[in-house]
Amino acid sequence: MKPAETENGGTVPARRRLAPAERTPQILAAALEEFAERGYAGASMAAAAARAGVTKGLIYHYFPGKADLFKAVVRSCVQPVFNEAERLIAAFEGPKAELLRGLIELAYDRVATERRERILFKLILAEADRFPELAAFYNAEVLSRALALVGGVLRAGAASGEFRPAAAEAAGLAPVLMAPAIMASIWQMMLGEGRSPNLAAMRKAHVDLVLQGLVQARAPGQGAPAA
Amino acid sequence: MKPAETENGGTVPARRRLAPAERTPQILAAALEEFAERGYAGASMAAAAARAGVTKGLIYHYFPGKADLFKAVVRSCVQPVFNEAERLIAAFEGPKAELLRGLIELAYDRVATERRERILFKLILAEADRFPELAAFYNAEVLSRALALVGGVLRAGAASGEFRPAAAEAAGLAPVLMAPAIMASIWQMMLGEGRSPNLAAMRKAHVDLVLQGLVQARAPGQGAPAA
Amino acid sequence: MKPAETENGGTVPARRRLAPAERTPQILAAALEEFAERGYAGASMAAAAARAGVTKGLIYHYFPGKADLFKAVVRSCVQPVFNEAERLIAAFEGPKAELLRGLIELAYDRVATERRERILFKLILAEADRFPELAAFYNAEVLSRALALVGGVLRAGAASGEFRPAAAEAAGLAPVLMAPAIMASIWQMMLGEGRSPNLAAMRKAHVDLVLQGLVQARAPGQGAPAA
Amino acid sequence: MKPAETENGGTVPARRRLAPAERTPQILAAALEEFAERGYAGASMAAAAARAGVTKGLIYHYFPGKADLFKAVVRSCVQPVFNEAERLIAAFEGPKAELLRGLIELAYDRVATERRERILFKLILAEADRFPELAAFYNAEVLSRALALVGGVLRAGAASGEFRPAAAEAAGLAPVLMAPAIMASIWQMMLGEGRSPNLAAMRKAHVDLVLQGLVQARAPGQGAPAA
DNA sequence: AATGAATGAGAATTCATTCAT
DNA sequence: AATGAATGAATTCTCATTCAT
Repeated sequence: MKPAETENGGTVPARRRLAPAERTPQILAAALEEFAERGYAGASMAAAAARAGVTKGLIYHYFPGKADLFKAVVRSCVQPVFNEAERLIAAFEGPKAELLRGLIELAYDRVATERRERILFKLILAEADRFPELAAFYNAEVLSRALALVGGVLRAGAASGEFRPAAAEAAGLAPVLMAPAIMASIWQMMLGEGRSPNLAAMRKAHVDLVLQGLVQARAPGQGAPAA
Repeated sequence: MKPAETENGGTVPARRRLAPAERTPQILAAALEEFAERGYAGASMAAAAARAGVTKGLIYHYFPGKADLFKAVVRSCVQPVFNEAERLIAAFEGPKAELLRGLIELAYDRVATERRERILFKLILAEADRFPELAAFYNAEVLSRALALVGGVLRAGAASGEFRPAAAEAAGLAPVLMAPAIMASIWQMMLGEGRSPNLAAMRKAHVDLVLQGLVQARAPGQGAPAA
Repeated sequence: MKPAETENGGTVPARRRLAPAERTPQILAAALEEFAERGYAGASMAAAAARAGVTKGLIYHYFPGKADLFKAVVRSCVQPVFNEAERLIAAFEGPKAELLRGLIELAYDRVATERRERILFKLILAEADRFPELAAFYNAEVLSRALALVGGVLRAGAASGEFRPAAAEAAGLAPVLMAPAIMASIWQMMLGEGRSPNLAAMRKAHVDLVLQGLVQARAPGQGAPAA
Repeated sequence: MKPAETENGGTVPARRRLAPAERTPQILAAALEEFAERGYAGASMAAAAARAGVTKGLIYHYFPGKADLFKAVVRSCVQPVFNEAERLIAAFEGPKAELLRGLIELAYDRVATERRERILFKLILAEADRFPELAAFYNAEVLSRALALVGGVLRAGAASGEFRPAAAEAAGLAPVLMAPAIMASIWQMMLGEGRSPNLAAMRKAHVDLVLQGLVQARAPGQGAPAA
């Protein structure tokens, strides 16, 4: 029953001793799956342990309790994602409109592919009441950073004359620009890929609207470039 | 043994026997509060009963189980909300741009005031996996109707030459237009009024962006009206 | 498996619905046994439930938790015992020396017969740190009352000239008089009947010592009455 | 991986390798604290280890298990105490009444100062059921020796004519004489210093009672010596 | 219609103990 | 000698659900 031979003759991996540096991400990944599927209250420590291929006891060896595990999961998931995004943006050079379009398209692409992030966002939203620290964390580490980035692009574009001057003033513009991509993600989660508003169509319309609405009409006919 | 005559001769108010037509909404309202505060898995039937001032047993007298109660709560809550919005829109006459602006502003106003709807949305989102019917229901009763309305306005505006022709074609435009108002609502839930992106600023920037991006530039100087 | 027929053809009592007035003492009695045998920390709610022939859940229906159950057990056990003792003493008439002897002998007799009280005392002692309220309760409801009674007898005896005047003054005399009987009880618990100091011998020596030490030597040769 | 060289070149003190002769008392002392505070069942090996500044694993290196650790603790604590007491008594010379008074006062003094012994006694009492060997140990190593000592003094006093002849016969007298001091200790534990019967008063009354009750009335008026 | 006694299947968490390192 | 990763069983407590009253 322990390292026991299974029917296929294979050997069960047999709970090996592992360095914490290996075990920790293993547990975090398993816990993410569990939380994502069942929500915080619905998730069970036993199930998370089983997913990780360890026992409940070991989870408590690594994390003081369910709440801490949850926070650790969120942190471990959000941070690298965002760091990456920030790096990409910092490296960009070229016209601001192009950058803005690039950002929007990047957001939609992530939504289309990264199931993890969608789920995480849902979790944070759903549990924000019970974990105010989580909401604060999201605000500081995700939303504020994103708004700052977009806001910076807007101001830069306004300063260079590319965007209408209003772009720089409107404090509310950055969240308005980001919102459709996030909503696209949420609808995908709620309704599934088939039933939610079409991702590609939204992306195209979004880029189109934004560039039309922001870019200074220097000369007539300067349309928005196709996506 | 409990109700009836106490020693002092007074009558204990005691949970009155009530007609189902009175009891049901009482229970549903209490259950909404409970689900909203704790989520589906976190909610307890006993707590919902206590909020309603009845006992667990009675809830099972009215609803077969927790899942059914949840569905009933959601259904009972969504319907009236949308009917109202639809009526307002149908009655509108005037330029399409004005109508569109009115719709956007209406959405933001609802967000600012209607706690119920925010909660509902969060619940459906969080539990969509476990209650696919609920998501479908939301899609049919809320999202699709909203998209159809906005889409209609867009097509009408394009047909009348008020909006750029692209407005009519882009299937993705309607959701893009609605998204910021919904996200504003979500942020409010997650972060609280103080920390989330400013509602009024978003509304103004949103209207501004949309009108700038959509309205056909017939003559120079036709800017977006202030909110 | 529910009201199921056992092999002997008998019917398992099948958990009947009982009035709280019947169930409560049932549970308290079972819990007393469990706590007595295992101590507070060692006792298990499941075991207590099993002893009572009910499920864990029901215990939580009646008591909020382990600590509350424990307190309820102690309270339910100590109160009636002491009331009884107090009544007996109040009714006594005759020479104080006789009363004192009677009290001492009563104490030893209780020790010999009342397993409950021994256990209770041990429990309170062992858990006094964790349940200060329990210690306070013991102090108020048991020790103080007992000391007051004995002290009253001593003062009365001193006033009537039966006892040496010192008897009335010494605040410490009452506890000294009571202590041997209590210790006899404790030793019985710890060591079992066979190995602990002989109860009858202690009783005799105790009475002898006390009467010799207290009674005013009116005339030479007035020895202590035999036990 | 942990001890050795840190970046600053300093050496982390790190749990030194210690000779068993040094480690053992360290662990025993820590375990005593833990058992004293939490009782046997409530005590945790991990906590005991932490108190000793070592890890669980090491405790199992020194003791086979929790029960053995407990016994070792008790033994290590009781033995020296008692040896000391025995030595003191053996060295005494003078009138038996004086010796008896000295013993009684010694007992009360210990009670006032030695927290350890009180706790130990409580532990043995509380766990006697689960560790019959412990009770046997207490009986052999503590109670019997104490009774023998006191009994010896009583017989010697009776033989010399100092005490009433009954003192030598009564097998129950020795425990009766010891009991109040022990109870004083117990009450102190249960109720705290402030609320329990006054120690000094008990001591005085105890000595007074015993000497009055035991010492042969050679001539009328021979009162008890003051404490 | 309404109560609340009773159940049973988990839930999180703790902990003595083992053992690879 | 010493650590701490890992286990597994037990423990307290919760809760949806049933049903006698």
